[in-house]
Amino acid sequence: MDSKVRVRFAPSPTGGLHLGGVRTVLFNYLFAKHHKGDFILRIEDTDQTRFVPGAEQYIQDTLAWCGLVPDESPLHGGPYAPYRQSERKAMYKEYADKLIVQGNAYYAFDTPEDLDTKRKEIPNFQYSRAHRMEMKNSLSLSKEVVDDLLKNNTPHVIRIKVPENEEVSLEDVIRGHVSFDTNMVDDKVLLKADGMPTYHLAVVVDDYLMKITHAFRGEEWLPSAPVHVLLWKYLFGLDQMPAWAHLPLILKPDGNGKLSKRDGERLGFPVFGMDWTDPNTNTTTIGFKERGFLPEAFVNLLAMLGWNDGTDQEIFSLDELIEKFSMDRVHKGGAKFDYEKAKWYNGEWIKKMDNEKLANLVRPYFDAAEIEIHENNYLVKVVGLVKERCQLLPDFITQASFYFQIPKQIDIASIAPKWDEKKRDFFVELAAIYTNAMAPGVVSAPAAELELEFKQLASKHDLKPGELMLPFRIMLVGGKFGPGVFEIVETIQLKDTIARIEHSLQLLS
RNA sequence: GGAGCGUUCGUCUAACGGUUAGGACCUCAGGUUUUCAUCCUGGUAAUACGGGUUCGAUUCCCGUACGCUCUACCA
Repeated sequence: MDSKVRVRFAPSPTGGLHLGGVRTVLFNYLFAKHHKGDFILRIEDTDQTRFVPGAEQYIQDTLAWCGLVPDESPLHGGPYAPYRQSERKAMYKEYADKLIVQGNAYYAFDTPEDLDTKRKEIPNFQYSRAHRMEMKNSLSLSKEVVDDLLKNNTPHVIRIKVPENEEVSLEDVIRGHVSFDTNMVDDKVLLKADGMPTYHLAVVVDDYLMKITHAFRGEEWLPSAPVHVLLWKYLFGLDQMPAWAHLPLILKPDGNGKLSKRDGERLGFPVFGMDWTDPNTNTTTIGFKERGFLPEAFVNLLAMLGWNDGTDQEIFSLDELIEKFSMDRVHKGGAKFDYEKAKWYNGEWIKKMDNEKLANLVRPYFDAAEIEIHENNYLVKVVGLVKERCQLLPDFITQASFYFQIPKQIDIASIAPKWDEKKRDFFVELAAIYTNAMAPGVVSAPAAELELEFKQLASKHDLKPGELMLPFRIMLVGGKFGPGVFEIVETIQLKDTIARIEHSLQLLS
């Protein structure tokens, strides 16, 4: 009775995978893994005009980055292969024919132009019981004419014949009972003139063939759900139909409407999981990965867009999500995407992450900025020192580059106004003390010691430490930021400290 | 236009019909940090509207408003 849970994500390979898509994957994945079931990736590439090379690979890469690896997919294979609908083309015809024989579908010979003019002619035109008899199809034409048309290979489609005066309904896991009046549903095309199925036929046939037990998808599919329910009823029986859940949409942060790639560009945040380069235009759209998000954070923040576990907890690992996820705690309403909160999640995950792991992730950013890292241990240490002030991975460049090189920019303007000979003397002597301190085997000193020494020297010069700290900080890091001054000295060591003091002294003269 | 779905602080959200309507992000004010960030304390801020049902509605029902999605031989 209770067969193994099997869910699928079925994108069409037309471009980058956007936030909403990744979240749909995530909810599918969490549900499947929570129930110890299978997560299947199926590529819906039945529209040959929209096929984009590389998009399928991109989808797999994005899922891999997120850690949401399918159990079955075009890449991994599986017992229900092939997982690309274009490669399953022959299967769909059989079911379309079955519907024809049953009388639940019919041939339609209208050309796209016919339909166009009809739509212009009649306001609110629907290819349905209201107008189907005015069209060119096997319902309105005589059998002889139809046979003839078919024999001559006249281009045609197969449409579902939606019944009259019926109520079609489904129990949505998130929304409860949803029902439709069949008089308002139109006769959707099932099989296109090129022999490919449309989504409507393909989704039903494949979900059946692949033994899908739960079908989750975006809310935008709800209006076409009655067609799918009808198809299930005609082809396989309602008792075979998977449970449905229509996920709420992710909305743009400002105003209303579904979040789009354009919104990200307009507002300056990523929308795709990873960088996507459109092979036609050769333009790249930035992804969360490249913007410096951790996959853990990305998954976490996506999960919280429309779901919560009923407690105040907001930080969840993937394993925790798997353990706690349930589809009936998913919200009905759409969620506006908040980039500020997204960054907060990432900051939390950066703070949580092991320094060594973090260093490995940060390293490429330093390489790209051409900041040389001689020793990995040193990087690990520095990452631990500054990570609480970073929200995105590239923040480590601005927050930590001074640990590796003399700051390129030094905010002399913040020192100069209150600079005088007394202070100069102080720093000259400080540098001298550090120089003397250096000896074979002695390259640095503990922060506490350095601080004490600094304060003693200040009082000797009759200066308050307070008016010396900021100049010192700026000499070392270039600006008003960073960890404690003496911790920095301890880390970058005496030699570099001296060099930076002397460098700034020059700039100030 | 039609159909379907939705509506709690600015945002994400909690509240098996009974809470001073809770938390988080943002923001503001303090404190810690002789910088910045972290961290801590506190503040501002919400049940779209109107009717019911009920001793009692954020919660259930109806209507209105508003919003969204769909309305392709796209998914």
